Amino acid sequence: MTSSSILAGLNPQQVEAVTAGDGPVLVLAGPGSGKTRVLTHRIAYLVEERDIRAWHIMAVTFTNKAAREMENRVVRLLLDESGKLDGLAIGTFHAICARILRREADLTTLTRDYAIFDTSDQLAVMKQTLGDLNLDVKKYNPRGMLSNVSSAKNELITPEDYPANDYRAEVMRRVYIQYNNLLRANNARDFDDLLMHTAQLFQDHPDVLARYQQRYYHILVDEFQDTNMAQYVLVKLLAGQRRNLFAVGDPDQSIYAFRGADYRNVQRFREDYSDTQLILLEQNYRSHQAILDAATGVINQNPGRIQKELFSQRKDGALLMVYEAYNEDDEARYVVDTIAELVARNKYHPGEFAIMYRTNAQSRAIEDAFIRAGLPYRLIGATRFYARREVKDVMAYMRLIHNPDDNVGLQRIVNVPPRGIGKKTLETLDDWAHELGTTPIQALFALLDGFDSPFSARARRALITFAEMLRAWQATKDDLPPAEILTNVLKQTRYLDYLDDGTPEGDSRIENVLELRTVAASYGEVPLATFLEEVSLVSDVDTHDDEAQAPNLLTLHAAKGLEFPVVFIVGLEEGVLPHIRSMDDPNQMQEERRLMYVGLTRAKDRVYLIYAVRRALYGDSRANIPSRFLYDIPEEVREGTLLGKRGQSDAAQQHYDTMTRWERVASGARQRQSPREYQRTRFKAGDCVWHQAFGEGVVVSSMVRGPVEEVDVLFPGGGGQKTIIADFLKPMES
DNA sequence: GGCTCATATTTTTTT
DNA sequence: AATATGAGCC
Repeated sequence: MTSSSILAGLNPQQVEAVTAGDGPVLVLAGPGSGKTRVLTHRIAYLVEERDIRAWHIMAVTFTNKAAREMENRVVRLLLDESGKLDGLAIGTFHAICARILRREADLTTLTRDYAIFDTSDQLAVMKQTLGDLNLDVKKYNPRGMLSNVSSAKNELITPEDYPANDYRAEVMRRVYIQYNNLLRANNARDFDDLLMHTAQLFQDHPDVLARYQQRYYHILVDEFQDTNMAQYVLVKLLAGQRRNLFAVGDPDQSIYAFRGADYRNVQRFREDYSDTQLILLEQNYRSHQAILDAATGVINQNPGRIQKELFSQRKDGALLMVYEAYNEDDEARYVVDTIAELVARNKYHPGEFAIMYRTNAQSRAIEDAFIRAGLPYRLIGATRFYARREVKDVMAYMRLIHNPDDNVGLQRIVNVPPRGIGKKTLETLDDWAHELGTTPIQALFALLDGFDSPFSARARRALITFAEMLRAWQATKDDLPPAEILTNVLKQTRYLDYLDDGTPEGDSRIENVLELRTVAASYGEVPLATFLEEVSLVSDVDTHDDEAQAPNLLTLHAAKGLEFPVVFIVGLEEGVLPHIRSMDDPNQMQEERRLMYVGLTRAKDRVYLIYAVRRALYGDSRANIPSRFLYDIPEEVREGTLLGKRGQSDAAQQHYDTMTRWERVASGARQRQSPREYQRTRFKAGDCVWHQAFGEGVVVSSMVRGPVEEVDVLFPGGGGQKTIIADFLKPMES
């Protein structure tokens, strides 16, 4: 292998970046310029040409998925010599920090078995904090307090340093302190702690830092514009005297300020490392010129930025289509019909479409339209799998087995399924644990050991039953793989029976728990700690495979780093995009604009921009005006129905009619020639159906055969199993 | 202690 | 619209 094969297919600027010498390097680049590619090739180059062992390289990505993909690509670049990648540290900041904290647990205040608390756990802790401090939850919104604590941690501000200038700030400080105390009592960290504690560990223990500095010769960071202060400090500490820092980013794509990200880190980098090699990549290899002109029109309205000239060789593309929908249902129908038509005409595969929106709530109308059309779709994000109640419950059991200090987890499941341990009993348990000077969980075990306790006989029996189960599971935690522990929990708590309430929601909850068990089984025989840690740090985007051949529904945030041939951006209305909560803050408005910019630049070939004249929000429907971003797109590159600025929509009904024609065209085309994988059966196994002659039946299986759907149905009343054409069956409520 | 019904509150985005 | 919380009753 020579450098020529690693550098093959790269343009001169990209080669310059990949082969840059030691020292700080900052690659600033527009969308679609191959930023991530440069990072990938750089890793391969370091290993292959500079003889750096992968062991000495750390690469930080924004998501776990990006990490996995990058690793695969590096392996491919190095051909069959993948053994060369042993020890490469690649992952998100959070994952890397979690690992470091576990390894160096002796030097921190928590054990290596610490739990990672997610947003809902944090909320529970914060509510308890406010309760402990006798603060009125009405006056001090827990979420707001949480976000203050989070920003402090992202800025590496300790409670001691927290400015207490006025009364509110003083209260805030006390909240911050107590919240941290509670986390520690639970042997837990929140997401922000992972970064902050690692930074503190390095600052307090120069010898430990030196060890990591000696190990990592090269630090590479992707999506650098979305790093926060804590992450920046970490990077600087790790780079140390060697200063082999390679950061790649685009300030115009900074969309995570709400999470503490600060694109000014780009500026900081250049100031802190005055000898930075600055490399710009301006050529776009993704979109055609009309899309880039549109994106430029939008982003140029942001003040104080370095203007980039986005250019592409592709001059052939279609104009951006603007569509005025009547309401969100019309919007959704337009999207689905357009997709159906493009697929039917063999222009694109279903998987090549993306529908992007500002808020997750907007996905519902789109989903409905897909379901009504009988077409599959792929939803990315939304109610995250690991945030679902049933999944959290089961995970709480697992956490409890692993970390006996996890009081938040205990509170969650001690009475789920109901086992007679109510509010009163829990209060008594808390008080009693306090008296014994221990945690509620240890107190439970004390009960097993026959300690005198203040419980009624009934409560005592319930608690003991629970404690016995817990202790038995804990005894197996080092011997059984996670999946088996999980199975035992399900069996002994009869958790699935508890979920099975006969409703479809109950069924889907059961499915989710079984899915969780499948996930656990896929980890094989790893320690429980590994399983819990990885599961805490994956996002939904990570768990989606790319094989599903269906249009993708996702938020604009989730779209970062992805690309699609055809992109729909829906809900382009004032108050939706830009979001109403950003309207009175210029900084937030700029971020909304960047969000729009990110959305537009995901598209390779075609962009559809849709706004609705009316939209249902919180139940009632209200009139909206088109987004200001639409008017920032130059007229030469867009077509369709955009009203004059501030114009009133009397044309809505007319477009509604236009849509109906569209619908006819599209659905006709769909029946004749839509590709096979894009057909979905109307009925699936388990559905209850009704037939005129045979009466009530249950679907055994169903498949599309030529122009019709053939359904195998079992009729308990009349004559066993029969094969029926779908048109002759009516769905029934089960 | 647990369940049901009424009321309040929510939604911006996510590691 | 959909969920979370709280009061009141069994």
